[in-house]
Amino acid sequence: MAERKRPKPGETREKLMNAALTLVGKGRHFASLGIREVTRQAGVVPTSFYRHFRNMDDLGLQLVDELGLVLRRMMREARANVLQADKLIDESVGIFISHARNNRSFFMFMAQGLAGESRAVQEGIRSEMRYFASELANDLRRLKLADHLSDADLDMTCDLVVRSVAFSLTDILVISPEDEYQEGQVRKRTARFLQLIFVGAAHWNSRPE
Amino acid sequence: MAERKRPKPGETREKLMNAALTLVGKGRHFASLGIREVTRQAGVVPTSFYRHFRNMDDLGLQLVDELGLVLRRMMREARANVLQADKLIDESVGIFISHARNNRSFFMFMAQGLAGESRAVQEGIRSEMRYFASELANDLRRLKLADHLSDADLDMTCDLVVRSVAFSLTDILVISPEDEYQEGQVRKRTARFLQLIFVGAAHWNSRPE
DNA sequence: CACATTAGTGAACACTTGTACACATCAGTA
DNA sequence: TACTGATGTGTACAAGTGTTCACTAATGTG
Repeated sequence: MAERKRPKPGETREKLMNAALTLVGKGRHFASLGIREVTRQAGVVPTSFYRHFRNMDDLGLQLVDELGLVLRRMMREARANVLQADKLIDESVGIFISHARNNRSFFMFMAQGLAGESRAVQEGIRSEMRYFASELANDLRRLKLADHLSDADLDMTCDLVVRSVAFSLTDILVISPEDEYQEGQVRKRTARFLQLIFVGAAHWNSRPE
Repeated sequence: MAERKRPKPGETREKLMNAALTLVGKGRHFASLGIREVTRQAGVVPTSFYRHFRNMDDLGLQLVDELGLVLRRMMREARANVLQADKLIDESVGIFISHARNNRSFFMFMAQGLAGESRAVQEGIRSEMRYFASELANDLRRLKLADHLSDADLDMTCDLVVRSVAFSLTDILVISPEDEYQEGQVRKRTARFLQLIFVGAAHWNSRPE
């Protein structure tokens, strides 16, 4: 009687992960979420939590995995849409920001996790960033856009690029999602950061200290 | 009888702030700390908390203020010790990293707060960073090290520098404090990031697209 | 000295929390 | 068809939570 008709498998699991994301999206910090709170938000009884996760850290880890998918999707879109090399930066930043807007909670979770409580989540996110940076380096190599740089220097450059963009998250996520003016400002500033870095990269070997 | 001899004023306040920092230093996230937990760590009865702080956010805000002092002290030391322009980056990064080592909990709090739960703390830390960046810009102007850059471009450059260094916090704070090798790696990488940025700044106007 | 203020204490409150247990339902398989 | 494992539910409990209250001792000021 109190039993509703059986949901498809994994549905509750997803509900729980979405619930955690929703709470994060509302401004809560992941580290301060409790099991009961999440299950409440998911509309599920507390005990169900343990059917899918050991504890909150475990849930966090699985969120990192999903975050990886989101990032890969973004990368794919960027590769498909960034055609002319001269618009590379602006387009990429645009795609990043629109993804951050459309997956606000996910990116909030990412920003939080970088200095979060769970070492494992922290490492997971850092690892995603490393992967992202190495893919970026590959793309630039393929496009012959950085032929004068050694592999190590190109890696470093891409690392710095990814970090700068990631830091912009803290800019985007504090402004309200509707504030298009501020969003434009962040977009412009981020793009200029990247331009500055690439100018540096372009002259790197000619003045390597 | 249960009353110990009266401590000097503000002592408990300090004990509470230190207790929070200690817990953060042990790996806890500030957002997950509770009033009782902090008072317990401070060796003080829970009610005492309210004599000094409204709630945990309030304590966080006051920690930001202290963080500001730490940063200013660091800045002063950097200004006093960085003599030759050619060693500017390496020396500054060194000073930063040694401060991060000696005030680990403080800098952990800073890294956490950037994407923390309290909007006010977040804004406080961002404001400290802006101040830091503007002071850096002033120093560079004074040293005539960036004469070819417009004020806005110099500000942007310093902003990027400060962000990059701040991001390095997440590198330093995950490695154990005794691991000197890894610390050296972070130091080297951070320094190269800054070099790359300054090379970019040096060639900025000559290729501003 | 008298007195208001400040900064500490302990007891009590109504909730919330994580977790354990026993039980119910469904899906797939032998 | 009967069994089994996975996934859901409800109840229960001990421990921990934020906050209020009334009380006490030391401090600074008139």
